[in-house]
Amino acid sequence: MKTDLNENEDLSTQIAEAIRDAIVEGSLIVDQRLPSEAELCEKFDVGRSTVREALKRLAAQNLIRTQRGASGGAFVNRMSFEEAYDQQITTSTLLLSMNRVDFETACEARYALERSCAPLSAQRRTPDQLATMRAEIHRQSQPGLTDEAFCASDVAFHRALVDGAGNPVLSYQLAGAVEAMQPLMNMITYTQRDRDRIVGLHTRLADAAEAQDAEGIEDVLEHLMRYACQLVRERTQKK
Amino acid sequence: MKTDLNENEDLSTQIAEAIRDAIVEGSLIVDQRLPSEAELCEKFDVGRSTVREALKRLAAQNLIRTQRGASGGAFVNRMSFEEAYDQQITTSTLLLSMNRVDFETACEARYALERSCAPLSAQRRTPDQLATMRAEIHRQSQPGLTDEAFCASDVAFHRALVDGAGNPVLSYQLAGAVEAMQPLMNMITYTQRDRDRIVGLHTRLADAAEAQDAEGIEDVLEHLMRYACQLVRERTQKK
DNA sequence: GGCAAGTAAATGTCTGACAATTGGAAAGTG
DNA sequence: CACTTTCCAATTGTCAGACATTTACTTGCC
Repeated sequence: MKTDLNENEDLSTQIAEAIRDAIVEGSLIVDQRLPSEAELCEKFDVGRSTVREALKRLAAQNLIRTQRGASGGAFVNRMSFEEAYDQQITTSTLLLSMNRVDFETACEARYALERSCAPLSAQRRTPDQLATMRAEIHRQSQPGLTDEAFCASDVAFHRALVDGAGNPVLSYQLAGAVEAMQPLMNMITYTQRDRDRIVGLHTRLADAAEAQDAEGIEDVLEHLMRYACQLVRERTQKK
Repeated sequence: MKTDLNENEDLSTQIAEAIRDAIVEGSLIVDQRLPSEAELCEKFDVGRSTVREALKRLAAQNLIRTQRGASGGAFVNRMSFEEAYDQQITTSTLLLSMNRVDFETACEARYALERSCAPLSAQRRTPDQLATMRAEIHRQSQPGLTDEAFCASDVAFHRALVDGAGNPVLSYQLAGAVEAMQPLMNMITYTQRDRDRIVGLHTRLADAAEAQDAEGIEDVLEHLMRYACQLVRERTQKK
């Protein structure tokens, strides 16, 4: 680990980078204990608060975790899919909302990405995942559902489709993308007619998945994307 | 912004979460100045070091940036594609390397994702992007190239293909996925024969993109994935 | 052997101090 | 008035020391 700091960046930034590099590069391995704060102070020749700020930076990125007490300290954290997933959602959500990404661009990206799981999902989807899809369709058809609940069910439905690919890496990437677009989708107000149409498309999706028809899945996904874009275009023109 | 802290988590964690929620939820908008550290101390009724650790956590996630001096302070940061991209690469890379994700799973996910840009790239790729692809192919054919340089060129090539879709959101997601798998790909030692084969497939990819042949792109991508998996299978069996 | 108290190590938090940076106000100058 | 220089105040960056809290381990007693 590099211990010489000279640039004009913050000390805590430089220290955090040095430790992060050591983790990424592999010289600090999972569950290994970092030197104690006092030792790091000596090693980098800085005060304790500076070291602590560096460690908090790393903790915020899920790179380390800390334990108090004797034989406590900072440990290299095994990045879990759950943690990575949460991080990606926060990042992607802010990226979209802060950069005025227009709905069509986001929608296009989302469905392009989701489409990538079609062949695998058609091949591998389990009865369990099919059941989840059917259950969400049923929920979406219930009258009196709030728009928010409808969108949440929509996400759950698509997530089941994505998980059908049976590839955790793909699920992680896609679920992040789908979830991040949720705030954008939430802006839409769905009429009963819109919902009926969407439920119909979802049913066709589930049917295609059940029949292991990859092309059918891709086909319906494209319809869904076009319909969502059309809805937004209509609504924004009215205003 | 919530200012009451009672749970048994770290104070700095709770404060960071409160501020993060305010940003995500939109009650703190881009470029808005947060209260000064002293004001935050009063608001949350904690010491300055605690507030600073919370702010460092947020800075590590690119949620805020800080400026020194009069009229300085912490400001809500506009998440840039560049920052989000770097973050995703670090996260995904560690996720893969720390969880013993086997090569085939990662490879399958990567090519499934990349495939999603095929129709758009076929339609929209610019002459510029085609030129980049050809240039990288040329570089890959040069003798005496290190494995590392070969892989780097491989990434640049695929990135040009992805950017061809002309959708920044898609580029962000896909480029992150492609780059994160790079360390796994780097473990392979490529023989001259391997390289010739890959260069051949890349040439077919560029040809298909030039001819705006989406199915051709998807077809070659699948070949590439199978070839990479086969290579890894061979190499690991030998050992 | 088992339980209780004590101890040491480590992180979490607070306080006060000073350094460094920066924008703007005040003062001086032509 | 316009311009420059000087000074000041606000703010973050860093340090040192103290105490609180948590936790594993040791020690001593029964």
